[in-house]
Amino acid sequence: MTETGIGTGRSTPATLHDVAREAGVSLATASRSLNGSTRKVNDEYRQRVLAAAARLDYSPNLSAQAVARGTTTTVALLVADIADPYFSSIAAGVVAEADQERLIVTMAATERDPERELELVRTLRGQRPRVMILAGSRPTSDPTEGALGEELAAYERSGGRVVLISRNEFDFRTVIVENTAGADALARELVGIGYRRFAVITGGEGLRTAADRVDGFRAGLAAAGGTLDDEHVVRAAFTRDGGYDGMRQLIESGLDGIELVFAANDVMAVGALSAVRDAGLVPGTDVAVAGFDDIPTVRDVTPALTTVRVPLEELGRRALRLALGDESASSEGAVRTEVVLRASTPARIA
Amino acid sequence: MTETGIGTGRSTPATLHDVAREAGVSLATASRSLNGSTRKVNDEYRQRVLAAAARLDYSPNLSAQAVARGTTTTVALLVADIADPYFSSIAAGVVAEADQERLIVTMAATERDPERELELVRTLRGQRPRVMILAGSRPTSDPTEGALGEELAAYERSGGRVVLISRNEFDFRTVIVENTAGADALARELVGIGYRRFAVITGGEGLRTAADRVDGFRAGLAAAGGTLDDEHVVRAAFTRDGGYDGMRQLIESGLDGIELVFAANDVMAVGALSAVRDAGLVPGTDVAVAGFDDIPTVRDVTPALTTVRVPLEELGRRALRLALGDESASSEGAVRTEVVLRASTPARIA
DNA sequence: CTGTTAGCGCATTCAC
DNA sequence: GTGAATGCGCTAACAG
Repeated sequence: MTETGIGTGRSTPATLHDVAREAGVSLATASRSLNGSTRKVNDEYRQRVLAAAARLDYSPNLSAQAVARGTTTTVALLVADIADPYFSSIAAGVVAEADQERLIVTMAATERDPERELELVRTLRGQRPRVMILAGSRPTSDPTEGALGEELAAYERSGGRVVLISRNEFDFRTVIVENTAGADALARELVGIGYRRFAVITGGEGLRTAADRVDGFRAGLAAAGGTLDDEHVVRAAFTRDGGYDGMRQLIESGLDGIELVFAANDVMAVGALSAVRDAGLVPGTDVAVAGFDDIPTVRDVTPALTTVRVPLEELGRRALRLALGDESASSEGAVRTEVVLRASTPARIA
Repeated sequence: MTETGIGTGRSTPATLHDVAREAGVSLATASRSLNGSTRKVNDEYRQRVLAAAARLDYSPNLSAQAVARGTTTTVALLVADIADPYFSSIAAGVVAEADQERLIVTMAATERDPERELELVRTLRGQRPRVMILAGSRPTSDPTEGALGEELAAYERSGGRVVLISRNEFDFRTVIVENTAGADALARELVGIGYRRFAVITGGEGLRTAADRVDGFRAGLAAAGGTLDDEHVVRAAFTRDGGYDGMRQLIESGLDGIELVFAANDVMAVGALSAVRDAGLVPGTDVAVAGFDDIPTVRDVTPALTTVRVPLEELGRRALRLALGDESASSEGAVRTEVVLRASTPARIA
């Protein structure tokens, strides 16, 4: 078929120079035909160049373009854990939006390690990405926090745009999620359908997102008339297994009249559900469970999980739009959340 | 704090040139101190350069390095859907391994569209990635298949390495998963615990992975003595909703004595489980369900899902190692799978 | 060891 | 419109 005459052995990719020669035009003309702002080059030449490029299977070297132009088409995305549905949904949103803008996204995982996060930001900066999106909060008072802030600030000073998703440690553009208000609303609704005595499973010390959700939940309870004793707030890893462990702790200490356990996110809640079951109890009946996020799988667990819906993929899309200066994205305010009552919290006959 | 003296306004990132000047050495020396193969530069100078770099908050421009070196540190990863746990687990593996090798991974989603996949491969080639990993099979006889093959071949000719994960359309390095053998083993075990009449929910026409699994399942059944009528093989989208729909179809046509439904992957199986429940039946009791992959969530659904375990994250890691020429990765052969019997397929008293 | 110089692939000024 | 020349940030010979 279309052989380039280069033979079948190893070779180097065709360069713009090759294309120009093949088309019998200058480098500049080739460049303009292939990329330069439209309508500047004779259509005759243009066609010749296009044909030559196709014949040579030319693919523009993005790195070279970046160097010459002084700007890239890259978006860097930092998440805690790619396999976590919360983050993978966000990532899917970022990638989808980036694709529309013909941007390429590079992805890295911090594995919830603040030092690692800082390290990654430094590395990723080398790419000179147009945008840097960070999702997943870190402990509020981590020693490296200042350094991260400096690093991000420096990045912005050099023309980059950083966007945070649901974290409020710094003063950068942020896709704000109604964590507090959402949890508050959830608490009220739960009290409304008859629950009174609550427990909470939350993330590690100082995790902002978790803290906000717990605070909101507490506020809602206070307003509506539910009770949450301090000894019924257990800390655990912000993961499925953390949720499992947290629930097991609660159960081992006798449950103590607790009617409903609120886990600060869905993956934890799902783990909690399994812990209930493994303890020989019936989730929803013996103890109700609620989560936060509405990740895809919560529809398929049994009982289906009551949660606060967060449009995860939209978070990712919004983050990128915000970075790109889309006015509508910034004027939309916080991302709305919505309480979704399901079978894991059946109405209680008070 | 450490101000660079550049002021607070917008500025351009410090260049190696700046660092050299600041340190009072030549460009070459600066380059060598910061990157060049170790032990070549006077430690005195080296320190000066390092200090200057820190002071200027220097970050090497990866694009420029790529152009100068003629090689990048990029890995391109192509998956069907980032939010799908199957792919996000694989991605997590690729990213983890890449990180160890100090490689950066760029990610894109084909959304199961062959044309889109081809388009993405073309775009990604512009990055001159060292490696290109494609996961998620496409229909066996898609019109663009030839073009994709050509494109990938051209990429390899120019020095790149392509690795396929669990797809066997082409003749590139591949991380082979025991799809057929795994399903075969599953079928035998299922017959072994008393099941006889089966149904299957599989993916769209010609999806290789799905086809292999179904073939294997059929073979196992044939060998062990189970029955699978052709009208009990239903096709659906290779997604959670596809699984749901497939199961609903089966139920609507009366189930017809079917004791167990095998879904070609776990996300479908999970959807199927929900369909059973929504139809007012009890999964595991009224009809058993089994899947394939062992994605994280199947432990948390009820009943827990019987499946064939595939080390998803390891798939991703292996793919990268294979691309990088790791001998052990290529000599390990196909990735082993393992049948995991759980509550969704309780033993039947024959 | 260190500095000078010539590219790497491409965009873009500047003359023609 | 088109081409020649310059430069982007960096590496890698090449001489000292």
